[in-house]
Amino acid sequence: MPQAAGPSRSHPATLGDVARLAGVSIATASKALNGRSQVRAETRQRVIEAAERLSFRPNQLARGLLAGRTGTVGLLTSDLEGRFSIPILMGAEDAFGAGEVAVFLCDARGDAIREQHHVRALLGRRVDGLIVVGSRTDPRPSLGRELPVPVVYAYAPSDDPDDLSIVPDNVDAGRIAVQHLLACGRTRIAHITGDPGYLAARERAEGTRAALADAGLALVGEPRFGAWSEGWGRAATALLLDQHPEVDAVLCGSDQIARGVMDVLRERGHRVPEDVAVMGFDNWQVLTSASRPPLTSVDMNLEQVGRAAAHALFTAIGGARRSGVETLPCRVVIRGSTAPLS
Amino acid sequence: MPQAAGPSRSHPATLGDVARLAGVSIATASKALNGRSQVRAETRQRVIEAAERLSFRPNQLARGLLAGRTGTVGLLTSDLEGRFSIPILMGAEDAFGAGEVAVFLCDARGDAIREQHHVRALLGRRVDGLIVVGSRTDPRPSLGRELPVPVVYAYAPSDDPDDLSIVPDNVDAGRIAVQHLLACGRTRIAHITGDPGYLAARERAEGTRAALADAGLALVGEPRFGAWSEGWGRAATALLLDQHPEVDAVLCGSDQIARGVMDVLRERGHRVPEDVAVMGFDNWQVLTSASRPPLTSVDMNLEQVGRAAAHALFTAIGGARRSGVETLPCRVVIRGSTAPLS
DNA sequence: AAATGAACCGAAAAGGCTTTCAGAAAGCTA
DNA sequence: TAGCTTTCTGAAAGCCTTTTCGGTTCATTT
Repeated sequence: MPQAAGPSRSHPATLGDVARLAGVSIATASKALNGRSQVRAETRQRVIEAAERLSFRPNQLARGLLAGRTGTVGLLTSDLEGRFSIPILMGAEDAFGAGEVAVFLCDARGDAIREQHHVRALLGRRVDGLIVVGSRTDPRPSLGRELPVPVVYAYAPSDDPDDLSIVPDNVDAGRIAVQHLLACGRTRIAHITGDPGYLAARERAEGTRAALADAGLALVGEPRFGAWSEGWGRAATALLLDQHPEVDAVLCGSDQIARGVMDVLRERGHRVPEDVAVMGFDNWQVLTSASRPPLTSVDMNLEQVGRAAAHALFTAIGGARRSGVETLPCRVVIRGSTAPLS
Repeated sequence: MPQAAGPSRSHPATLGDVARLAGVSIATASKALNGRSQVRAETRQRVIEAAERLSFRPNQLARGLLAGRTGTVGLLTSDLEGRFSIPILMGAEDAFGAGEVAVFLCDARGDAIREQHHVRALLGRRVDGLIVVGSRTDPRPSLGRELPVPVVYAYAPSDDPDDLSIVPDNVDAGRIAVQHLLACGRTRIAHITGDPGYLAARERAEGTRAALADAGLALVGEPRFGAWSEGWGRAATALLLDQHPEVDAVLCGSDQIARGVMDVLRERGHRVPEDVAVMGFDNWQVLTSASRPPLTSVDMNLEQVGRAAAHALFTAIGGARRSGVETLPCRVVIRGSTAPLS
């Protein structure tokens, strides 16, 4: 017995196959499957059943060729390993995924040549738009204005103000962190943060200072810039305690730094949060929940950044182009490492 | 002055535009650009220059429609946040990226319905193949045999032995970990590991036991299953030290657990690695390098798993289908937390 | 019974590319 | 000069779908 024309035969079913099986023309089959109104209900049913039998799915290539839009977007990241790209990527996938859009993922590994190569490949595939995700918040070179499709930059803004960039508001992040510590009754606040070459470090410090100034206060000592590591957190804390034993809160530039800070505080006999409150940035689950006590941290709302970028791209594809850098607010996630002074 | 027909005009250039500008037919233009031999060198040059001027890139949709293959693959992950998907994804992107293949990324969020939806969408886009990436090593439901394109499962194997799965060898991982500890002269080795519901935990424990048996030894106590967390590492270590103070090495089921183990060891006055050696699994950079001392860990070679999966998919697209579960070896990355007994 | 209108259906073109095949041009031999 | 090969070039078909528009069928009206 010859095998019935099933889903697994060499070539997937085409609309022509469906039409033949249903005994109608290709045009009618198309209309039936697409809900056009010029088909008798009974005929439509026959076509639908035929399509079902052949597990027919319309070839999106052909459809895209005709329609001029493909329902695909390119997602260009520079740093997949980094923990910043992923939530953004998820947010974007989320925002698109509900509809009929598919995402091409490309990782340029921080290499401009490779990035250029990927852009060309994506344009060849006729993506409807591009999202460019950076791994740090410092501005990055624009892809240029000559691209035939809209581009949205996420996390790392473009250096061309004519492009649209969606980034978390790091200044505000520093501000709300301090406001939380102030609300806990802390007034002698130190700031230990990361590499001053990172805009994120400088902006968070700026927000910190501004919020303190608003309250008529100042930092305990200067902001201590260093590296984004636990080791730096430990070293800086040792110095801090020697110079300013009166400190009652440490705002850390990242969760990793905070982790190191807390370790040294505990070892030196300071209780967290009773004697010293500690906060971090990024709300990196694996660090915040494993530390003792769990770490209060500022969440940068990266998934929301991704969703916003995807949404902006959508509207840009629809024709409504925006430009400039748009910032999104962050939020404080309160855990055990901060509490009101008793 | 009217704007020259540049790259940024409304519709991207087509082969027809190039041909017209070069003063040849569409067919000749195609042959010239694709290196076919039936074109005079001078003509070819003219065409290439015209294509350059218009920044023409061949429409991959049209090309794919004609060729029957699109040069795209779908990457279906169940858990983007997880740190296992990403290296695999990078390895796959790497293996493909060199050539002309683009990757569609889909995250099913562990939802079978959503997964099915994504598979259908990908097939509609006529991907040439699929890679399915799991977030744990336990077998997962097969997508079925009726798919019109080859499928390779990575990290989490399919439950259908007729599918091809590429996974790290967790039994061997346990084995080489113990061999390293034995080489360091340790003989009183304990094993603190994660959730026994995870195959990875059971397999690593199995390899551990086997390697010890080969050396005529046994674990100190039973393997201690619990959770994949620092908290469990701390709790289990406290118990362990009470019951078996003679222990000279702790093999931990994950780097997180190891981190907790080391904290308690230090607090209880045991030196690492002089008194007790500590090892983890996964080689998760942020944990291994931040701990004191830096943590020796077993790297699961996930990027290699990704590359192997991509490579297998490639050959399967070429027609050479394999099946069964193929395991890849892991490797020990030695850092400060293990050293020979002095 | 003839005419009108509505409801359906199908032929054909379009979209951009590759490939085949036949024809044109040029170079060579006898 | 006629006949042959060699080298290029271009017309056209095909990939799969959607959409337009003209044609067919059938029920209804006069």
